[in-house]
Amino acid sequence: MPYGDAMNARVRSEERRAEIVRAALEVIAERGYRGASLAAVAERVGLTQQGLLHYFPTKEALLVAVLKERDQWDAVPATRWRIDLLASLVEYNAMRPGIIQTFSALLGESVTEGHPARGYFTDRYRQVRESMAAVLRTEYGDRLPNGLTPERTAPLLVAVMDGLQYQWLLDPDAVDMPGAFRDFLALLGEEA
Amino acid sequence: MPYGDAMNARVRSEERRAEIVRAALEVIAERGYRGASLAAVAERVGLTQQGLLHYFPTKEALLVAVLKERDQWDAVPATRWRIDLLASLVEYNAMRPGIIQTFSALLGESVTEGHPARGYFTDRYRQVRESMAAVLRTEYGDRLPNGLTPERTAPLLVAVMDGLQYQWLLDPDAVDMPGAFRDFLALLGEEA
DNA sequence: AACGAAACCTACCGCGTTACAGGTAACGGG
DNA sequence: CCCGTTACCTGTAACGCGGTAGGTTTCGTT
Repeated sequence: MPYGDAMNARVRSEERRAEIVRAALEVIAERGYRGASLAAVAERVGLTQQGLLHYFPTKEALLVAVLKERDQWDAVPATRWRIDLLASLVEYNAMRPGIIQTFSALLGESVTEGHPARGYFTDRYRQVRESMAAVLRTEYGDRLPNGLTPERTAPLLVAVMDGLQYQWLLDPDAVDMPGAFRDFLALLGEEA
Repeated sequence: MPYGDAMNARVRSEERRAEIVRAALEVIAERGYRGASLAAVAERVGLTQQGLLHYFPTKEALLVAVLKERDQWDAVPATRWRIDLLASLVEYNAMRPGIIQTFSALLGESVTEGHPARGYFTDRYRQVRESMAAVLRTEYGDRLPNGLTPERTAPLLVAVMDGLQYQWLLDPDAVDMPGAFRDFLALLGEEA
């Protein structure tokens, strides 16, 4: 079983799948998961709905692929984050409304009964809180204002990021997301 | 035009409408607005879908009624809020997951294109930010930590409330929503 | 050149959705 | 007692949805 050109087909298939996932991200941003139709995603990559089902046998399978992509996306810098990089991330996000909108819509839907992304988000947030607590500890040690521990502060940090995103998506001109986030970080920088 | 019993019919009708709105709140909490079918709402109040349309001519009209109810709901204490009442509100919310879930799901959906609740939330958040800024000013004056102004702090306050709600809805056991919110308030209480 | 698999497409099914049309029974006011 | 309004219901139109079945073309391998 030679590899040489057998890979070509595989690579092309993988590229097509990635293309589809990208389109799905867009459509979900515009309509949410429930509102996103396979046909709309398919059209965006020049396929019929049934053609799309050749790559992802069900709508849920496509969603799983979307979520997996997301994991991969920020798994890279997850190794060692620092507070200032976090601020940069928010700034970066402010230039990519699409991605934010996708996952804000998804997060909102996920609190709904029987939503296929619910488990994903539950796990993810638990993980993110832990990760943020670690970041806070390496940055500030246990010397956070008001006797707060990193573990108790982490949910706040995450909440601020998410909450600001919603306000910003609804009214970008009224909310300076990166600025507000820096304000919050400054609040944590204060010595008790 | 005598009022006496003419009111009876009107009252009964109004009660029915309120009943329907209540059912709609539930169904939206469970499935979101897009996922909520008129038939499901109707069934919950013992009507057919067409019977429901007698009270609300379109699905969107029903949503508008739901949002109006919400406005009325917290318009009462909006006259004069204080920080400690805010903490109590969060505590109260923690005992009513249903309502929170309804509006968290709705907020998530609303960032989506052409969602009928988008305008509502945009206006509302602008208003809430103003209101919160006023609360912060009466509580702390302009003496917030780190030279923050009430206007710059308000978005953070709102973001924390919303963000905590999502984390809490996804994993109630892992997140102490009222406690975390108090932590945040304590952060603001620190003198610069 | 032949073959087998991958990459699509057409056709179709069954269901759920909002909304419209029109009918009917109850009920309250004159 | 009549009559108009209110409060529903049945029937149905029109459409979009996810998913299945099965065929056909394309293409790399042998």
